[in-house]
Amino acid sequence: MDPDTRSEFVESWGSMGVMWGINRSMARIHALLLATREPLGLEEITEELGMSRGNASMCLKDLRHWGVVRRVNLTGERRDFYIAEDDPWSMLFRIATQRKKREFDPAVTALQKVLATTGEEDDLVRERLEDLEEMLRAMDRLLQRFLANEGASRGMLKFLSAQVPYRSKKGE
Amino acid sequence: MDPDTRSEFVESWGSMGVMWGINRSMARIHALLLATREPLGLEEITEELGMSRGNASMCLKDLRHWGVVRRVNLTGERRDFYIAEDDPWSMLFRIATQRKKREFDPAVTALQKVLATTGEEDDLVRERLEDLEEMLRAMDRLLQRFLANEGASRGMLKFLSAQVPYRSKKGE
DNA sequence: CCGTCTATTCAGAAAATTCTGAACAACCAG
DNA sequence: CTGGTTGTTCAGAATTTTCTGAATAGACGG
Repeated sequence: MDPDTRSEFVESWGSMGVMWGINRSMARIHALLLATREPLGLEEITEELGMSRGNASMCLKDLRHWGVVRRVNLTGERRDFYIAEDDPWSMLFRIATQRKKREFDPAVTALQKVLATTGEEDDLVRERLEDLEEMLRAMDRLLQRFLANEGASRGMLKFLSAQVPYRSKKGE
Repeated sequence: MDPDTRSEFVESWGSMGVMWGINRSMARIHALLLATREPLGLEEITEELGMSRGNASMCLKDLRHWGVVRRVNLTGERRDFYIAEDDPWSMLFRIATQRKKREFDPAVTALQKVLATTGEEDDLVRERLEDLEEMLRAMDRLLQRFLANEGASRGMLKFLSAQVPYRSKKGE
């Protein structure tokens, strides 16, 4: 892959990272590893992306924690090297699972707690909050099912995507 | 609803807002409107939440743009008043639709562009990127279907949530 | 033990995001 | 037109997030 194309990919993946709740530096490192066959050391990464050793080190720690990057030892090399996990599906599941636990579940719990301590005096407001809770509960169940069985979910997604030829993304 | 409970809800909804890509002030205003039967004016909102008129005005503008808050005119009142849309499902669809368009679609396009300009020289990397693109395309189709027919999707979510009694959120 | 090489940490710097409040605009009544 | 009321905007302040680089720690060979 030529350097310009690679760096274009690195930057666009960096922007998308935000959508996954991953910051720009982390996503750029991830992209670089995805686009590189050989394991890379800290040195190569900082040089290629123009970031500090400290930042790269912390990002790699987080990326490993998310389970999307792996540290490998090269024989004859004292340094650590890193490669991207190459199954994007498993990456998606890991990230979705962790974000659900960290962000979604606590919010549902908070809403349920509020409902538990809310009286019956205001029907309109109570109904609104109950509808909200019902929706979050539905999403929760969907996520649970989806995340509980990676193989099945993967198949379902592939099936859906295969059904109709891919068209431009105007379907809103 | 008593003031403490309400403010607890306002704050927890504020935290959750981040997950939807909505900032804290916006989510707090939204929560306050959700938890209030009567339409509120700018004045009441700024006073209750302790924020500036300017910020509240901008947040309300954005909330209306997201389609989750509506401006109403009260007879005999010169000021503008605001109420929350009370269908959370439609709120979910509006937000999901807009975020897909704003964040997801451009990233997919960028990846496709990179693939289009990438040669065949590196099989491993090319295959990684193709897998990634396949996954994003699958998600794209799923989102298109889900967002294309609000009624059907709503029914599906409700069905899933009704199937099994709700248990604690430990299913990871 | 020392010197070298590398990874990690974290206080403070830099950057990005969010918020404020004063200025302005729009409207209305008198 | 004037004075009063309310909504909006936006430059800069405040806050939050991210990044840097120097300090530190660990590991290894000699």
